[in-house]
Amino acid sequence: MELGKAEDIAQSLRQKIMSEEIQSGTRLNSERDIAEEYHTSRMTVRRALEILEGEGLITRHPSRGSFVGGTRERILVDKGREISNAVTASELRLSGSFIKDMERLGRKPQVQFLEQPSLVAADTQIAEQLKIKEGDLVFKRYRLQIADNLPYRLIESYYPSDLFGELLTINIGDKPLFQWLQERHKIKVTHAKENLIARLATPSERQLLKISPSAPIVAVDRTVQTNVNRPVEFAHIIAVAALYIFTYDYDITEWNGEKKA
Amino acid sequence: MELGKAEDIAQSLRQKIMSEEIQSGTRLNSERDIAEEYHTSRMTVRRALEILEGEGLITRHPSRGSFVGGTRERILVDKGREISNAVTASELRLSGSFIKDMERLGRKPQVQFLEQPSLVAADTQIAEQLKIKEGDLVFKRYRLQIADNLPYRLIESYYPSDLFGELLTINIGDKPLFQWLQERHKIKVTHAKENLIARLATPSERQLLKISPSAPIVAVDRTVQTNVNRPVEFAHIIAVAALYIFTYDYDITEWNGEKKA
DNA sequence: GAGTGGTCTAGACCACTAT
DNA sequence: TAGTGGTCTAGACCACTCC
Repeated sequence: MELGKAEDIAQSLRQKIMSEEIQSGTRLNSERDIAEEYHTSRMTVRRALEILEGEGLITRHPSRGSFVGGTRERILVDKGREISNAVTASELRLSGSFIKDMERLGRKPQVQFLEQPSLVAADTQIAEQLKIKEGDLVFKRYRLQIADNLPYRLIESYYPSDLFGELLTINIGDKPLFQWLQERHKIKVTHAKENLIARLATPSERQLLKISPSAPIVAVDRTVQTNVNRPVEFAHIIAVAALYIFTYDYDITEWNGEKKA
Repeated sequence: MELGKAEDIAQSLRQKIMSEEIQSGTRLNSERDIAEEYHTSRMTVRRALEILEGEGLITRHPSRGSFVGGTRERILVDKGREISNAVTASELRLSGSFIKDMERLGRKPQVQFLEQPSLVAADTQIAEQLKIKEGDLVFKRYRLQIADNLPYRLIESYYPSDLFGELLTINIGDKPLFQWLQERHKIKVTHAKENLIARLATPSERQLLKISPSAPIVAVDRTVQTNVNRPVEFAHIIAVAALYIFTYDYDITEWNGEKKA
């Protein structure tokens, strides 16, 4: 018992899943049954299942059971250049296209506004990112994106009010936000910068995304730049890690990491 | 008790940590003491501490205790363009510069080869990524990168043997691998593609990286392309999520996600 | 109403660290 | 040797789903 009982059970189940002895979509035996099968207590089995869930091999649902396979495929989110032959949801960089992308993937998308979009005063971080003064008004959207009744991610986004304030009163439908920006203000988005970290979710994130305490999330801070050298969006995104693959394609212009300090 | 006792305790401790009532670096009371303090069982306290650990607010050490604050700062890993005013470890895209970058950050770097570098037969995935035939020989390196005695990441990397095979017998020191490639074979690396997912670690990963079962990792698959339209590296990287921030900067050339199917 | 996962309890033994 | 976190046990109650 090198690694502990929970680990042993996880390994045993992992092998059965990998070898497709237990097929994808199948329900596992109940925690109580597995405990009996392995002559151990239920808490230990739960530990094993938590491990497999964290690895993305199984999904667990209260009152229903544990099932082999992720709830669904991870979504590809690509950045920068084209990516050819993959099912691609290029939506992370394209405000407003979550719905379209999900429909293209055959899912039932849904967007839930957790707050009424409104004008709020910029705090220190938002002011710094949007290059405005603290306290300046910004247009805020706070929403939850869902597909097939499964929460995918939380997006808290801020936009300069002089450019976007009128969105309080007009409705652009599902037209991409930045397409509207160009048509309305002749400003083009040119590039984006993202900082990405992975961690476990906080309680409020867990609650909104309906994930278990041991499920990791990916937190992305994004700023979007324009051809007039002015940021037009700062967004804080919390994505359910198990549902995403992030794809990046970037140029290498130098191999020498040295920089002037 | 809306969210459960463990959540309540985590919230209580979280607040004390955030408000600096408990200062960074301080040891928390023992799990048994906290259990008594909150009139609960030790398992519930452990659940609370697991939550805080996953969020990166505390660190736990067997036989020693739980301490406020992450082990160290997250490292910035940037991609693509320059990023100006940040402490930047641009090393992920630069084979061979982990040591230099860590030294620049004032850390004590160390690289541990888990296997002797060798020529192995390419499996299906490697062959596909490097655009060679299955069974062709590839140069394999499998190593663990450590800083200040703390494992940072595992790298399993493969290179075409016709270009890199001679590295079995010669030693290029700490010269970046791709700089050597250009000098030796006049081949320049031009861009890289990365797929990134976050999940919990598998047992073997946990063991090598010395992290707890609930600690998330970031798995990156990377292929490096060259000016002769030929991939020269395929790497599978497992990074301890708590130690990294990934930074990407990319152009937006279109806002329309539509593509020909 | 039977069965499920989510949570909690009050113990226990272990390997390891610090003194 | 006393104290720590890591692991495990054998129960328990709850809210919920499915039949």
